[in-house]
Amino acid sequence: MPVTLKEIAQHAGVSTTTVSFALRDKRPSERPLAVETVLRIQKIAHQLGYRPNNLAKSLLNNQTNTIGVLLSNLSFGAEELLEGIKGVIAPEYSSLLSLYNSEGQNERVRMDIFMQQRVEGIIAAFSGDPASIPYYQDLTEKYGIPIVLIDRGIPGLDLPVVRSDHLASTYEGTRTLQRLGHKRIQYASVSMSRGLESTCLRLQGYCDAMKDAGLEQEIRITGEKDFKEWVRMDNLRQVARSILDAWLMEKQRATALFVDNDWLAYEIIQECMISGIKIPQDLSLMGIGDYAFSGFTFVALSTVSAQKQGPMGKEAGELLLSMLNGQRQSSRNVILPIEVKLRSTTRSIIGQ
Amino acid sequence: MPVTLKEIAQHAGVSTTTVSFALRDKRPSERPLAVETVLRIQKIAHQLGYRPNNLAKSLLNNQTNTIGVLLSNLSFGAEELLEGIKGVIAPEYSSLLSLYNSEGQNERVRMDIFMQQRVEGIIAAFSGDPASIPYYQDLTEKYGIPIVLIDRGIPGLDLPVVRSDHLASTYEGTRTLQRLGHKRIQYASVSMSRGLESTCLRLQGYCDAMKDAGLEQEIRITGEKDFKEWVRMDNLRQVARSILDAWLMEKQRATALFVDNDWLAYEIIQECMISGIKIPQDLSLMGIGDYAFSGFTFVALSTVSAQKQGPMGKEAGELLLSMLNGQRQSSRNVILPIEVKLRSTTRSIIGQ
DNA sequence: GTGAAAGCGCTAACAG
DNA sequence: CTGTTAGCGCTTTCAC
Repeated sequence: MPVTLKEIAQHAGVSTTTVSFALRDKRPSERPLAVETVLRIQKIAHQLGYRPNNLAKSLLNNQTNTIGVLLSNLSFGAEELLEGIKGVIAPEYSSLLSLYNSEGQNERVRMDIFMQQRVEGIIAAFSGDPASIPYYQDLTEKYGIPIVLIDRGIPGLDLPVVRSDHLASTYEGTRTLQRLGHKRIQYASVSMSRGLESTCLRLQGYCDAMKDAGLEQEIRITGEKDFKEWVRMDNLRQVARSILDAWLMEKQRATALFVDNDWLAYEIIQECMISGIKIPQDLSLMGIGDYAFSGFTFVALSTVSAQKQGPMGKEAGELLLSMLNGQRQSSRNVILPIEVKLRSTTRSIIGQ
Repeated sequence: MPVTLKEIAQHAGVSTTTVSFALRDKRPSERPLAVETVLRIQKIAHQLGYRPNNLAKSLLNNQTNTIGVLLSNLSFGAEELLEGIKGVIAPEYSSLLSLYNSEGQNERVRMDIFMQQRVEGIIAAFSGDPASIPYYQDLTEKYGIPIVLIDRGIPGLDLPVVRSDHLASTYEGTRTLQRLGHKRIQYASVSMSRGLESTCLRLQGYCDAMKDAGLEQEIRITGEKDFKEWVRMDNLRQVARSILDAWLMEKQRATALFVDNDWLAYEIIQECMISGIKIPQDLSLMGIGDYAFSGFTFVALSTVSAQKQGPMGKEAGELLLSMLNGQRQSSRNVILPIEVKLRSTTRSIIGQ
């Protein structure tokens, strides 16, 4: 049974009020306390192993000092993201992480739990499930709880978003490939079914770049399954296989392949090895994300570094904090810059 | 301002008690309610957008239905671990994740927060910092809160541990290499400074296997820095470099290298490419962990699959649950089996 | 300097 | 079938 203020009060022969003030040290209404009393109380509290009960505190002043972080999974630099968030919200707030495992249904359940736990704000990565939209809307409109979105916006809702510059990522990536002399550049993406904003923007960036260069677009979108599906590795492998099979069948093959994310690129590399396709001799490959593995010498994937999760978390945390403090600048979005990283899976074909 | 039972009661013209029971449906002391009333109350509650305040509930019956999960980082299959845990504790309990970023100091802060949040049990990965030990001890002895340890025990404390069979992992790994004809097998490990149980067991397994075969042990332990340090990639790279440099200097080089974990193995592969060392022709390499990348064709790392995080989480969750339900089988440890996976970084040298 | 008392939102006796 | 009341652990007026 945990130690309470009352018990300490009894031991010390004072009232709970005194204990309460003594233990918090700071005195809101400048409550004067005898130093001697304070010391004695603190000593007793320590001996008894007192831990303040946050529940009671929260119930009283109706603030939990907790924010909810809702992610679909832990795959892509979630740790950096959380660190970024924690860095700016601590020590005033602490964060509560919840995952919905890429399933829209869980997304709603999780948010419900957040509400019950009385989080004061939410940083969330929208699943893309249209059915979840009303829930986000309720949260913000009905309950007035501040929400900051990570990586992608929600169609129809004017919520602040912190994301990397998806449009620029594919635009710049494509331009870079063009500068290397590539004219036939194929863009391959997974799962558009839910119309994720990020996916759309990326596609758009590619299209823009090709249009601007007067080149023909070659787009291959695979995996109409939901997110849950494509994130599974064996499935991703299948996607890679089908992309490659289609490429092999073409009479006039693309010289460069630009894929949605680095994981898919890894699978492509893998399948290429199996099929005897040489990268970058036969095919230049570029990914998006610059995940931990891409930098290894034996991978050396050319990619667009797009998801600096640390800074993203920091920005999101700051935005949320400002909203919690009343500055309802609800539609101030933050777009983080991207960077094209040329490594060894792309080559120049100028003059060939 | 959130909707309370009282408000609903006023709207419905009944008492809060009635509302409370009506909204929960189940009636502990078989409280009979007019169906009509119940329906009306539920409707009003829904219209008003009522969310139960878990804080109040928890404060009342002194149970939060929350368990704390304390990890050092999110690197190695944390998602599977959490899923495993959630799978068995839900829906009765929900989990609160906290990270201490490999710093013992944070470990204690995190645990303190857990206490304040009144978690009912804790699943933790001990950092190895000796200074944290008394805190674990307090938690379990003074506060009587059930703790299940992940992956490694705490010296001197009799807490239940769920971990993979570290001893067998290196023993079997080494035996396998021996069966491939290797006589000179070097074992390289990082950071023994804190004397992590897992690290010790692994070393032991290797030593046992070499002794049993009558072979000479070759051990290289690098990175006397704390855990925080070696987990950083550039540092791991340095470790790999130093291991390789030392290997190159030997007059009689080991034919096989067995390293502590797959990430280090990746770095070794990388450094070997840079140095022109051919794997497995010049050197057979085996890791531990079977992380996501190890299975890729272009990596194809031979390794000991040792950390099935999913099952580990499941076991830990079940153990904790049984402890929460009063069965204080405090020292019932769970050891999960390992499996040697031979891929392409090892080769047989029998008859050479 | 210190204490008594009210109340945060909710549940569970105990009465009607 | 429903209401009154007390109280979970804590903070905060207000009074002494």
